[in-house]
Amino acid sequence: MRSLPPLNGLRAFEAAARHLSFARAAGELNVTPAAISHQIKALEARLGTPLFRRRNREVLLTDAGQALLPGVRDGFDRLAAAAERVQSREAVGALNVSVLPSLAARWLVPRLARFHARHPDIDLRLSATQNVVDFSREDFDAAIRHGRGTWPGLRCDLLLRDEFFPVCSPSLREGPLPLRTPEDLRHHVLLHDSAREDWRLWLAAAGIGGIDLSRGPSFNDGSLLVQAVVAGQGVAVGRRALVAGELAAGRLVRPFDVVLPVDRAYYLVCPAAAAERPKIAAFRAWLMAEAAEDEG
Amino acid sequence: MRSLPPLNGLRAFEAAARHLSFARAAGELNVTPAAISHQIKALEARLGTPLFRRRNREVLLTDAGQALLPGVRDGFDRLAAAAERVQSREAVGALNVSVLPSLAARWLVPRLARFHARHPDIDLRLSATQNVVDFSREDFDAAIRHGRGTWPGLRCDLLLRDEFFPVCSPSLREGPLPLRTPEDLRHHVLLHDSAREDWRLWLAAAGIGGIDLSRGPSFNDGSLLVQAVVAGQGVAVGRRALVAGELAAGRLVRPFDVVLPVDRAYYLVCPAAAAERPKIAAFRAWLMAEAAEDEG
DNA sequence: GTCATCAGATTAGTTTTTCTAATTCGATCA
DNA sequence: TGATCGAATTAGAAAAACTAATCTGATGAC
Repeated sequence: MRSLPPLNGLRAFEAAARHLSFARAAGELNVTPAAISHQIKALEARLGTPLFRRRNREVLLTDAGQALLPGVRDGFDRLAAAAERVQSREAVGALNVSVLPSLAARWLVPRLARFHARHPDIDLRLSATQNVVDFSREDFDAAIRHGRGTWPGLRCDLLLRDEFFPVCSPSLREGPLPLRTPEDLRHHVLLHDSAREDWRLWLAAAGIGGIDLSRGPSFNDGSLLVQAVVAGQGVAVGRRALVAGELAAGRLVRPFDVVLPVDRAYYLVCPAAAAERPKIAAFRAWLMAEAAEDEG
Repeated sequence: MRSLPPLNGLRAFEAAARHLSFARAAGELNVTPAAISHQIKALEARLGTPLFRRRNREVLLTDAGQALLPGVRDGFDRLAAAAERVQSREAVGALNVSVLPSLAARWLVPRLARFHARHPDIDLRLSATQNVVDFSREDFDAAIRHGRGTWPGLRCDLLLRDEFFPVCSPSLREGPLPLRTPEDLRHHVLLHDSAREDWRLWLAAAGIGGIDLSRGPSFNDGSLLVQAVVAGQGVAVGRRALVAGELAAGRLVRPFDVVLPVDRAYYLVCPAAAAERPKIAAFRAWLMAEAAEDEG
């Protein structure tokens, strides 16, 4: 266990030694010359030897001051460099991001190659989990969350607006029991999310009644649900972000136009204090661009 | 102008990182764990990134903390080493001492070879001047002063008690006008110090009157006075310390036994805070030993 | 020589920072 | 299940740092 001298005294000493003037040192540190005088006096008392010769219109370093200065400078340089390194940690190395598994599988992972092409030095590490990360307890740099963008202490950037609409495979729509109107849903298997609320909400928005909502399997993961729909196992209410890719590829179609808007959305979040770290800023910029392209 | 992170926060961080425990870090720094928690939180806010992962019964360093630690350690090591170097500056190098010219010439300089033999690494630099040095304004480590040993803020060690008695050359005493009793002084030249008080005081102590004190030259430097006496130019009231060497060598003799005691003495003084610096302590120890030998 | 000026010291009082005490929280362990 | 442990949090207390005002002593202009 090392015994350190008074650190703020050393800072005052270093500035005064550099300027050979208490007044200029005070200017640099945004305090009054009296404060510098106090600090240096205390440091001298602690070290047991004068560090400055006080002449009338100038101060000079004593031998002891001369001896102290290089080491102090050196020490401060290293502290500043270490802090600097951490503060704007170079835009390289690991970037830990927590993502909802459904969005990861359906939206983010397919785009990762593009991110890597753009930022080959950033080693993006995705953790796909339903848990809401606590940045103060877990070592994550950022997360993609679904919600209203009202998380205190976090910087939240809207990525993808959300909306729901029914989707099914083309073969289902054009098959022996075609889907032309919502009433046709009676003849089809309804696939649900784990809350089994999606169909009820959409049917209410569409103004349709008399459909039995108790039928059909449910999936605890949005990605699995989409997979089931693509496989032609039924009709589901899809989240735009999760089905956009399959719609574009023609593996899914929208049998009806009615859309259920929701006030929740996907947000990129990170601790407010860390928002401008280069790696995080780079990831955010890329993500926002991808999302804009996706929605536009 | 470098921008330093909060230094006390870094100190708390370093201790906590070393112990991987806020509580133990608090113990080391003699504060409560809450103080450590505060400091580190502030540092994290400043650096814009968490440094610790708070688990339930332990804290772990984040990547950022891992990255910060070595540099901080390194910086502190250098600061501590620099302070350490100055604090107990090695017993080598320059030692600046201010001495009264008379004592320097008659007492100290003849002994310097012995000091150098004992402490070859200490480069003793004597400044012989009548000025009373102000340690806060001049770069002196120590001084030998004549007085009562009551200088505030200074460590004072009694070196040589002082007393006055007449001295003359052997040839003068044994010459055509011998010096047997104080009355014989009438036939001799009296040599004075610059205050011209020495003879008056001694004659009063000896209970002698009727001697003309206006006669004879005066010297502003005790050493010159002794030189004049050795040269047989008259009789002087000598300071014990300044004539002891000449007496021992037989170049001076004491015609009378009466001694005028004085309450002043020679003291070694230095700033109280610097009293135990190795170089100064070494010089003091040697000086005290020489003085004891001289008096004993 | 006298006076204004300058840089720092000093003192006392204020502000800011830092710390503590008390309580809470969440997880582990008996 | 309850006890315990380590850290977080809060409000308030203690300590450190700072400021404002004044003083000092040398310098340089006039």
